[in-house]
Amino acid sequence: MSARETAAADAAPVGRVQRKRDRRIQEILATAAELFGERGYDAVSLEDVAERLDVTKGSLYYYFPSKDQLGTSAIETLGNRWTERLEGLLATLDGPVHDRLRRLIAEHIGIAVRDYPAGLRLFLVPQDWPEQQREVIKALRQRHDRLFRDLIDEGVGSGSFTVTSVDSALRCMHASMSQSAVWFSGLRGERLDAAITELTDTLMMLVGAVPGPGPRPA
Amino acid sequence: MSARETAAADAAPVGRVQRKRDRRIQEILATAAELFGERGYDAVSLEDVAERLDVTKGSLYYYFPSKDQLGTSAIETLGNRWTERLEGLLATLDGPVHDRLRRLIAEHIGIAVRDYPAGLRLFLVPQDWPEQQREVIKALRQRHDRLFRDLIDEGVGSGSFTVTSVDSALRCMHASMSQSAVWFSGLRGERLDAAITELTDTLMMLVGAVPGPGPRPA
Amino acid sequence: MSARETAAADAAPVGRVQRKRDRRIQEILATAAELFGERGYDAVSLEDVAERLDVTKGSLYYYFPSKDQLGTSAIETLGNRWTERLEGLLATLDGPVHDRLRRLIAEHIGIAVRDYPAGLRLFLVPQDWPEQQREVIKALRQRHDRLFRDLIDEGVGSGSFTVTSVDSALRCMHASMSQSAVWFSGLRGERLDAAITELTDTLMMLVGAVPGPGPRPA
Amino acid sequence: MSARETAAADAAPVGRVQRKRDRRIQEILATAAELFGERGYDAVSLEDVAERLDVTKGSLYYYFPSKDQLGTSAIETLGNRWTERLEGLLATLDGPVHDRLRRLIAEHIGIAVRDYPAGLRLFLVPQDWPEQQREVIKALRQRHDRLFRDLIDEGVGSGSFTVTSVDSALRCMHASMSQSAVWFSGLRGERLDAAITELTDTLMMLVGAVPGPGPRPA
DNA sequence: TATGAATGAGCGTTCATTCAT
DNA sequence: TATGAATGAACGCTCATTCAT
Repeated sequence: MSARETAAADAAPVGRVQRKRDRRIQEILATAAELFGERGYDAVSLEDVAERLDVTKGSLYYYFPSKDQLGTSAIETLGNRWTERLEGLLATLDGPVHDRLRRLIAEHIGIAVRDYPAGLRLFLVPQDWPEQQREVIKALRQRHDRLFRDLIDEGVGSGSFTVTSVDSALRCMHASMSQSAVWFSGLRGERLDAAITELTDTLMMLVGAVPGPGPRPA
Repeated sequence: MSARETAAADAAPVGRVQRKRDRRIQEILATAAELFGERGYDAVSLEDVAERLDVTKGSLYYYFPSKDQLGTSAIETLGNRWTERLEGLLATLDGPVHDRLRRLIAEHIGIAVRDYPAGLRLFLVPQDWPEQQREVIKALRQRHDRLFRDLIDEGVGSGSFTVTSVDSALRCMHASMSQSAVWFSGLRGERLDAAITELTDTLMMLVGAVPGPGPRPA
Repeated sequence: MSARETAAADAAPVGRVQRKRDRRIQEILATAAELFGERGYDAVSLEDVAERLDVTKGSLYYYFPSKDQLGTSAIETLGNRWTERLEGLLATLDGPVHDRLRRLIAEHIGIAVRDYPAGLRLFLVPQDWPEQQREVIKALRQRHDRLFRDLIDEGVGSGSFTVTSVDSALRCMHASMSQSAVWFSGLRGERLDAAITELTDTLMMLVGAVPGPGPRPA
Repeated sequence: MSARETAAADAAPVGRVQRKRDRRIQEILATAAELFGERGYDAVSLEDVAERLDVTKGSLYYYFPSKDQLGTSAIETLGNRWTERLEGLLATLDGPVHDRLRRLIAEHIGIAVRDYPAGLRLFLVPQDWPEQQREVIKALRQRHDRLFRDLIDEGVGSGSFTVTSVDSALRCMHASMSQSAVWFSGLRGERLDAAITELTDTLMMLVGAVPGPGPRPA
């Protein structure tokens, strides 16, 4: 290895090998999250995960020390990607807080239904998960929660929103959004878009944005 | 079995025997529902159920042909009792539809948190259940759903409620109520009452009952 | 169950069922001890034990909660029986301490070679065993050790024996006796008897009982 | 491979390469012997060996065709070194056979405890090893055995020693010496020296060297 | 009716071994 | 030479299910 390569390695120690390994890990994680989402943690065996990846069970242990760890990592990865997308969206938005919240909700549901139909139940029933995972999930949820909470706080502060309690509203919002993929799992195209809009409008009511007879903000 | 015994069986005794059997079944069902609710279907073994009943595993098979059947029956029983309580309540109510819906929601949450803290997850993740059970659960939900739907329809019809869509509002309501036992599992007494009231008020917003500055109906 | 039977049960709570279970447990224990002795704890799988018993692996778990527990129990049972036999022998002996020690050693070797060819290595390499078992084995050894130690102490006190140190002598004695089954595993009948006598005589030298030119005590 | 390379290989380079390979093999052997000694053959994985050598598992297969072979070679190397040290010692000794045997025993124990605390169990339980290995170990033991046997034969011939049987005495001696590292594993410094002396004296009794009241030879 | 016993399939995990690079 | 990856058989263990009594 030349001095230059060494320097490069020190700066970014991910060599070709490491990158390949990382890619493989992401593959496994994606597959695992998919399956856990479909059937729940307990109901998925490592055999199942391995089979969908077309490798043998034992191979998974080359990348993860246990099923629990695989589960934790899967949910963590998925949760982070999800939150990052929402954060990215928010960064591009301005305008009335009402509009921004609508976009955030709609985007969240869209991701849930379109991109991570699996992911929902990962968040939904934390009792299913071993202790250690619960912590990870909790942290994930908090980060995720903050995006919505900040907007609602802002809206309430500016008088745009009316709520019984911010916590209550947030909880109901999340409970509903978490179920959305189940509700809409059969829909595609315009039907799905309409369903998402409808659900979004309904959820906006939780912050007092009653759909008036006049034109609603798009 | 002699003719006499048969006759006896046909007359009273069978009734007695049958009643005893039914009672036993109900005991088992209650215990099973309890355990499934506490830990989830997969995490409960028949050994667990048998132990809490102080019988042996094998005995359960005298009453139920499989774990799945036991699970289905447990959820069915629990769901029916639950719905019956709500139906009973509704029968005693009159007054504005707004008030009646509030009472129904509050009662539902109360049952969920206080009486069947278990029951929630039985409803929540139907994918966990084998095909056959899913049907039972679906029917159960529909009957349950109707109570709420009828009230909302009435309110919308009379102009008391405003909704984006009845279906949407119902779904969000149920999603939230289903989670309530998880949210409030740590609360007792007045704290719990307050939490239930708050959640109820929040859910009423889904039908356009924005909490005004004036006194809200109790 | 009649009152009488109940009373009997209270006094000696081992019913027919319990006795049968105990007998089965003893069978399993004997087989397990045999196998562990033959190949060592690690090298024996539960499948092996089950196969020799002509049952399936899972059945063993009806009687023992883990392989470790099975191992511990096996060694404990075997060790106790062994020690009891030696204690029984000692109780019938009198005469010079020299003669009693000879008999004890010879009997110990005889049991090792003839009755528990397996048992030796159970005592020999305690590192093979999980922590918990080590304690059990240690206690077992101490009880066993005492039989020999008391005799040697007596002999040293009365001037019959000469030792560098009682501990040293005991250790060497046990190390040698533990190996005897390996050494003599191929021998039968008179050849075996002769071998045992020879080894016994050699071990007696550890307490200063040098074989003289004259007749040795039988 | 070109003729030139072949030639080169035949001449010096191969020597260098071969020597390097041999050195590597010795490293591996030493590490393996260490680990096998610490935890026992079964409890050590090739992963463990590789890790301590800071190479990958697969690399070991470049030097050894199987774990069994590695085990056999490890024990062989260790046994040879051990015997050579004893042979070396014997070559420097003269004087009474009694003194020479004492030195040999003490040295053997010293090596066992101080230098190869590992080695003991390698010799102790030959049943653990596959057939092929047993042969190697047997040969090793015989060479090793001879050192002691020759001395005892000499002593018996000259009347210095009295034994029931040379074989018996040898066996007991080895059984005890094999266990010494277990017995003394916690000791250091003077305490250890004293323990070795004591054990040596005790073992000398197996050849009739009863510790007298007078000064014993150091 | 109920029990104690047994079964057999499956699970998470380990590990010696193989192999393309 | 050495590595990273993968394999497959085995292991300890769990559990729904069966069955003789």
